[in-house]
Order: sequence, then C-alpha cells, then structure tokens
Amino acid sequence: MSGLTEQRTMRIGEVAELTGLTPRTIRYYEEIGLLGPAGAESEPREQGKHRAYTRADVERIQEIVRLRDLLGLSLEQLSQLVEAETARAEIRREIKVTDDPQRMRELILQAHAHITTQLDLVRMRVTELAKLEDELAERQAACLQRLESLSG
Amino acid sequence: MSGLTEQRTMRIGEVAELTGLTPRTIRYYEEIGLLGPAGAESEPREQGKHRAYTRADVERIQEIVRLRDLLGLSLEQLSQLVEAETARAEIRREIKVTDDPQRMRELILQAHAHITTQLDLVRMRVTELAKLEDELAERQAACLQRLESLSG
DNA sequence: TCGCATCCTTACGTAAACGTCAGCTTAGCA
DNA sequence: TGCTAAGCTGACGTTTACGTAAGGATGCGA
Repeated sequence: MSGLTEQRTMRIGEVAELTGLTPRTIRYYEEIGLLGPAGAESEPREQGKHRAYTRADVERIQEIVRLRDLLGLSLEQLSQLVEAETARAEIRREIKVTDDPQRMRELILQAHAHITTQLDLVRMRVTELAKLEDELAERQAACLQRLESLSG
Repeated sequence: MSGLTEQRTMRIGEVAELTGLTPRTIRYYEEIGLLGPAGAESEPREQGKHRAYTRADVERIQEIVRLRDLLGLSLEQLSQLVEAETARAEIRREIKVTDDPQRMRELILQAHAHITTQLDLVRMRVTELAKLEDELAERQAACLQRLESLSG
C-alpha cells in the first residue's frame, strides 16, 4: 500500500476508552445506523472479524456523542442530524477521486445545508438557555436583595 | 376563609393542556416525587379525590418542563435540581407566617444556593453549546470558501 | 338528585437505549 | 504453532419514562 496515509487502526475497546462509551454502545450505534459499518474506510469488514477504527472514526464518534449530550435528541433524530457528518465524510472521500467541479459543487452545497440545519438547532438551544440563564440570574439577585433588606 | 387569596383551582386535565403534558405524565411526576403531592397548598388531598392545582402549581410545572427540555437530565437528576423550586415555594409559604428574621435569612440563603446550582449548570451548557456553535459556523464558512475557490 | 364527563387507582404494556451472558472466533505474541 | 486477551454474534434482561386499559369514584350542572 502507499505508505503515506498509513493509518494506525484501533479496536473497539480502545475506541470505547477514548470516547467514554462502552463497546456495546458503539456496536449498538452501528446497529441502528448511527455510525455506519465500523471503519467506513477500506473494505466492509467480513462477518465475525474485529472492527477497525481510524482516528477520523474516533473523532466522528466524539462529535456525535457531543451532539447527543448537548442537544436532547433521540438517537433517531440524531441519526438524521448527523447525515451532515456522513455527507462530509463522503465528500472528503469523493474529493480525492473526482475532479468534476460540478459534482464538487453539489457535494459542498449538501454539506453546507446540513451544517446549517445543525447550526439552527444549536442556536435555538443557545437562545432558550440564555433566556433561562437571565431569569435565574434575576432570581438570584432578588434573593440577595431580600437579604440586604433584612439585615439593613 | 379569608377571601383575599381565593385561588381558582384546576383539575389535572386543564393543567395538562396548559403545560403540554398528559394527565398521566403529571401523575407520574408526582409518583416519583418530582412534583410533590398535587396541590402542595391546603390539606393533603384525600385518597381518591381529584387533584386540585393553582396557577402557581402550573407555573412550577412549566418551569420543570422547561428544565427537562433544555438540560438533558434524567427525571431523577431533575428532581434533585428542582429542590430549589421546592425550597422557594417553601419560603413563600413560610414568609407569610414567620417573622423571625433569622429563619428568613436561612431560607433565603438556601434558595440562593439552589439557584446558584441551577445557574452553574445552565452556564456550563451555554458555554459548551456556544463552542459548538462557533465550530459549526467555522465549518460552514469553510464550505463557502471552497465554493468560491471552485467558481473562481 | 341524577347524569355523565372527568378523574381516581391499579396494573400491565412498550419503546428507547443500552447491560449482560453464553458460546465461539480472531489476532497478537511467545 | 499454541495461548489467551479481547472481540464477535445472537439473545434475553433492565431501566426510564411514560401509554393504555379496566373498573370504580367524584363532582358539577340541569
């Protein structure tokens, strides 16, 4: 093989430690299609053989976990949301093989749309949380106010 | 009774509509102690009788739902978190009866602590989400960048 | 006081998101 | 080439957060 992109691959246990998930959870996410057949790169793993993950795979998983924890979505909703990542991975792969600028345009536009969707969702959350933060801060201030008027 | 604070009380169905929950969910939240014996005010409802809620109860429920939706906590974690609200309700009740300033101080300090806990949690979330937002925005910009360099 | 919509309790059902166990296979190393 | 830790594939178990259905009680208007 061309030794340039020689990726060290990890097995599921190591990935579990790096991501804070359990092996079972990782397999489950793959099972429901949230993660795509482990090692989206290379040939599609033969039955019974160990899963092999690259650093890129790990980062992808970490991204997904992050979205899972920060937005309160079901794994199914999350699946839809992370089509974006899938699309972006797709792009990175195709970018290396295609040189059709029209096709490139298409792929990039898709990725852009998906990212926009995610961004909208995140921004909504931030807005709502910020509002909540304000209200809580207000109440907190009110508490102090009352304390002063007591000891005053 | 003194007619001044004559509260109109609602039954569970109406509360459900107002909060977007189902009656079952409201009963469930009470069952696990997230909501306290419906109608925390007045006498503790006799077995089999209808639950009665005040506007204050409804607001409290709405607050809890909001926290549930915005932070991604389990109902048990949420229970712990909303001790604050419980404490504050407790305060409002006691404030009307006690005139011991020392006791007042105590109650207010408790409420303040609980609110602080909530606030910390919310702020952490906001921070993380804001970071995510930045990264997504960056990626989005990168997409546009590539588009330009294609058509350029 | 009667009627009936709404509520009550009890209990079993369920979907999502994994945990756990069994029996077997793979793969890195001595 | 043999050993063993780690992984694999079912398959069933579990917890959380409610849904649903049964059978009876409540309570408000006519």
